Order: sequence, then structure tokens, then C-alpha cells
Amino acid sequence: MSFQPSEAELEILQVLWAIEPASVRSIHERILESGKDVGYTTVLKQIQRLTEKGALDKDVVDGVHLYRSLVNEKDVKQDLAGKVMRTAFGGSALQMMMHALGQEKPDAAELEELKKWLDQQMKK
Amino acid sequence: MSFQPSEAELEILQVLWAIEPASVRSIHERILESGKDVGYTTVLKQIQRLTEKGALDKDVVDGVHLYRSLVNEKDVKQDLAGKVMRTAFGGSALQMMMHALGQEKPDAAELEELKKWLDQQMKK
DNA sequence: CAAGCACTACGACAAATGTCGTAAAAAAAA
DNA sequence: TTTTTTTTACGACATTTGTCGTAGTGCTTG
Repeated sequence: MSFQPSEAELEILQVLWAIEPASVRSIHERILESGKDVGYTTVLKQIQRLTEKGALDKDVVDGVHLYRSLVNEKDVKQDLAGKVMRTAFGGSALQMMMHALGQEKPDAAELEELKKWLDQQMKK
Repeated sequence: MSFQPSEAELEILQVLWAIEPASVRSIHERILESGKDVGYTTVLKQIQRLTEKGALDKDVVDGVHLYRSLVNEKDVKQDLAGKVMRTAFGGSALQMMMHALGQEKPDAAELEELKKWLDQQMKK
């Protein structure tokens, strides 16, 4: 099993997957930009814990601490989605998706893409 | 926002949605059957906490305590799926589903059903 | 009725999470 | 080279979660 991050941890991982390697400061900024208001030290602490757990790696280049992820984005996301699918939707991806979409109207482009993917799948 | 259960809580809710109203004993049994090994009192405690939080309701009929859920299954599941979709998959249900399926090969029947649903959606 | 069983209530504990404050160290500015 | 500002390290604290043990209640049955 790969790494199963908590919510705050996932947030940090997401930032890293996008802009890694990154300093604590830049990660913190990103998180603030995304609307969530949280202190610098809080983010730092989470980052340190992630590092302890072996999910991140730190480089001290030129006196600046740069972090990057050691866990694979796809794996983590597959675990996450898979787990929810299994525990809450009896293993049905469709059920899960329909519930997720149930909140807002399905986006047309999204549906188009889904169709494409589906055709692809069925061909095989 | 509806109720956001923890994992153990969700497990109990799932049982209730299936066989409610139910006694602690029967809920416990169900959970054991599902493979998870956990003590009676542990389940009871979770149930009591859920009740405190207002997610369950207790009926004492004939000296037996029967519980049933006060939270709506669909709502809870939509919240859950929606949240994962938003926090981990940038709001894309498709991405979420593909990751979920990425683990095992997509099931043929599942795909068929998905196709049906999709056609339905696109028609509208 | 009394002893035994089954349930429930209560509270305790450890680990995980989310959040900071403050101190120490490093870098930048004066 | 002091002083200021930025960063990083540590450790603290409150909550939430998951898990039980134990003690109390009340129903069941000999």
C-alpha cells in the first residue's frame, strides 16, 4: 500500500506535485491562495511530519530548504479513490461518480471526455 | 453540509442503512461478518457517539435498544464523493473514477452500465 | 426470589491530526 | 558588525478517532 495522507497532508502533497521542489514559504503561499487560511508554522509542521514519515525529501541547496515528494501521485490518488469506492460505494466506480456528480450538473466537456475514455475501454 | 462520518462511523451507518432499525448486537455481528474484527463495546461506543452527535436515534422498545440513522444516505455519500473529487481530483469526477478503476480492470458490466448512464446524460 | 447473562453506560488511553507559540539559527539590511 | 527579518526547529495543546475494560442494570431462568 502506498501512502495514505490525511487531509492537510494531501493538500501539501498536491502543491508539491504541482511545483516541486518547493520551499515551505512557497507551499504556504499556495495554500493561502487556494483559500485555506492557515499559519506558516502549521504548514511547516505538517511538512516536517511528512518528511519524518518518509513521504517527503528535503534538499538544502544554497541555504534554502527545498522539499519534494517521494510518494507517487498516481498511487496515492488511486488508493484514495479506490478506498472510497470500496468502503462507501460497494466497489462501484459508477456509483461513486454518480454521487459525486449528483451535486452539480455534469459538465458537458467532462461527459465528452468520459465518453471517449469509455469507448476506449470497451474496445479493448 | 450534512454529516461527515469518520471511517468507523461510516461503517456503522452503512449497516444501519441496510438493516435499520437495529440493535447494537446485530450491528456488531454485521461488522464482524464483513471481516473487520472489533469488540462489542467498541461498536457500542461508536454508536453512542454517533447518537450524541445527532446522527442516530435510539428507540427503547420492549427493553431492547434499537437504533436508526437520522442522516440521509445519499447526502452523506454525495458529500463524501464530492469532497474527494474536489480535494484530490480538481473537481473532475472522471479523473476520480479513472483512478478508482485504475486499480483493477474495469468490469464489463460496470462499463455497460456506465455507458447507459452516459447516453442518458448526453441526451438531455 | 436469587444467580447468571446480556446489554448498556461510563470513563480511560493511546495514537493521529490540526494548530500554534516561541526559541534558535540563518540571511539580509543598515 | 549590529540589527532586523526570515526561516526552521521544537515542543505544546486541544480534538478526534479507535479501542477497550469495568461496573451497573435489568431481564431470564432455575
